[in-house]
Amino acid sequence: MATIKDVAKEAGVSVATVSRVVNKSPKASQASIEAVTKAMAKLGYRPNANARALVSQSSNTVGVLVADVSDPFFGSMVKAIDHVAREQGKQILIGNGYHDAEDERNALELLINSRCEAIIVHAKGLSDEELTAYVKEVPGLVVINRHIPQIATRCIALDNFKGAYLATDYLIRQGHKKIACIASSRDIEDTQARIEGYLAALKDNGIALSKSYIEYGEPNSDGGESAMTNLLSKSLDMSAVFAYNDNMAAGAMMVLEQNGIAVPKQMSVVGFDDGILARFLNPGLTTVRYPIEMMAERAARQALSLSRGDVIDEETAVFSPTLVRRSSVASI
Amino acid sequence: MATIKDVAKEAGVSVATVSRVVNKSPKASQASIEAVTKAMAKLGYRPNANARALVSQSSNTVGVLVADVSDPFFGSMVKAIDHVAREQGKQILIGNGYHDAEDERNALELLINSRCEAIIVHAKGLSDEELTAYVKEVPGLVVINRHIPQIATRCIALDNFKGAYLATDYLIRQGHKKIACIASSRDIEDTQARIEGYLAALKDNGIALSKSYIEYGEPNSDGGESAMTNLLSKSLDMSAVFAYNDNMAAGAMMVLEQNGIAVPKQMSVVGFDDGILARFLNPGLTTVRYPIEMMAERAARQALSLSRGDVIDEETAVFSPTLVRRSSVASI
DNA sequence: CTGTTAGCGCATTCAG
DNA sequence: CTGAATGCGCTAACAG
Repeated sequence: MATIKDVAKEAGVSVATVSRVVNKSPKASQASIEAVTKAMAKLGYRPNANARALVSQSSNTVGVLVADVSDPFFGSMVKAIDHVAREQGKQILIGNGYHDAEDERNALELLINSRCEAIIVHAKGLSDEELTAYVKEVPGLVVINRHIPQIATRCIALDNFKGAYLATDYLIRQGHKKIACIASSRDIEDTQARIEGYLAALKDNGIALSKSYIEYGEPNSDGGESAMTNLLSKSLDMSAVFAYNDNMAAGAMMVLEQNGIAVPKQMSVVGFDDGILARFLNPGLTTVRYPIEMMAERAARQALSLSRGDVIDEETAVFSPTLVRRSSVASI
Repeated sequence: MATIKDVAKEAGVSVATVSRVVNKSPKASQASIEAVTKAMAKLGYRPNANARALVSQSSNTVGVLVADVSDPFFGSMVKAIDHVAREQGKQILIGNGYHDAEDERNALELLINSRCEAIIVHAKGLSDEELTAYVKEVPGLVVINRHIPQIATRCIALDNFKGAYLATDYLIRQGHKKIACIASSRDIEDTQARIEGYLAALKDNGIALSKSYIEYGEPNSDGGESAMTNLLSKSLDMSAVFAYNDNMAAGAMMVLEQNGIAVPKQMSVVGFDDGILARFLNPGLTTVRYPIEMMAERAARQALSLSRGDVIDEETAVFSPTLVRRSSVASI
């Protein structure tokens, strides 16, 4: 592969001149520009991004750590980040952490070693302490979808409690009293916050329900299926279910349908995320909107600013979920 | 940020020794290993991946060009590639091309400039010629989801014709004769191949249908909605629809439902891709499976082999789609 | 406007 | 087993 030297020789100029035209420096004569351009084309020259990053101390990339790129939720997140990255002429480097501490650590260190200017981290496996250490080490690192009080200004999070409260309260206002909860079996703060929101809404409305109204499962459709099945098996008196996310809600709805229980007529269902599924489920899923694109964009801009050493205006970085009404809830 | 020199000084050894322990070279004494390890920890040393890539002439990354990461189809593709990349200790670099020639070119050149060892390209905007030029220039470059005869051994593609034929033929065997086709308005080979497959199945079964049975739309749910609406408006006599992909099928199903036309009782629907949606649509969508994970894995392995200069066994790289039966088709 | 030169951080000969 | 020295490809003074 041709280097800058080869181009210089071919064009009969110095490497400095080649560098100038490559970087569109104003101080380069028309003649040089032409000669160099021609030589570059002839040799198929490709400026080596690594050499460039090394000398200019800037890789022009932004790193993203997600749990799993194949999950549409993270797809949206990455896309939003890519949007602002492109805007600033930067490339994206992606790592998958699969919600596992070891994987997250490996992926994150690779991003750090690559000297990404900015890094947006979604991590649920790493401890607060470890994450805090990374945040302190890397100036352009921002944590998304997680709130760590000690480094609040470096976190972009969603108010999960509020989202769950919103959903449950809405159900109550539609006349429901016996509201089950399909929770995630994964032990992360989101799980806990959403259960608390659900419980708080119940309590604030003077509704007391036994613990059996909460059933756990993996946060995917299979988990939703099994949780719903368990709920049904317990012969609980219930008219509505609040699910941890849309996938679980979808699984629950499948079980409901298989058991001849009509949604929403006989059972109302509310999800969480407002992902791609929500629109297409039949009936359309009433759900809590997780403004991930907005959050990701904010995170990316903030991370980039931070990496430049800009001061960040300390406006709140806790986003609020909203309720999206579709057709999976009936009033009674 | 600490460099290898700093570590060497701190540990009281030479940079060569530090390099040896970082790279786990066997020729390093236990004493050195300990001293260096301690120094690295103390200074928070992070080997600079760019410097490493520069000197070792290998970036340890594999590049992926997709149309849009937020599309679950590409999410699956990227995940499969990431899987084999991790297996070989490599990182993934992602570029979005949005099916636009200019964007694809920019993204691809960034990947090339970053000296990715292997590059897997999904491009629908670039011409065969331009793509061929890239393939010839970069040894580890493989084209996915596209078949270019001149560089067949560097392409991993799906037999779109066969998929469409399969779907249409299946519909016919269920007794359908008036089968509409919801095609993509995007002018890429896939569109054409699928229409041809649909037409061929019709013809082979002695069914002649007017051109109005084919309606076009953007390859997403909105496009499916408008295409289905148009089909309905034409008052065509039809009992089944074959859609370009699952998203369009989903849009069509929504329109059908809104118009009180029951699926599959009054109208059968078949999709294409077998994406995440297919399972959750109600009724479950009968569709053509696009084995993208398998193809992506194959592409990644091949690209990596190619980059190493290994010889590739020339087994066919055209994958076959299969039919996945769910509940959106009725026999009449 | 242009060329010379000195590193950027690291891996790797080649002597010792 | 270890260290000194070289260069990967490029940018940025600096001096002409």
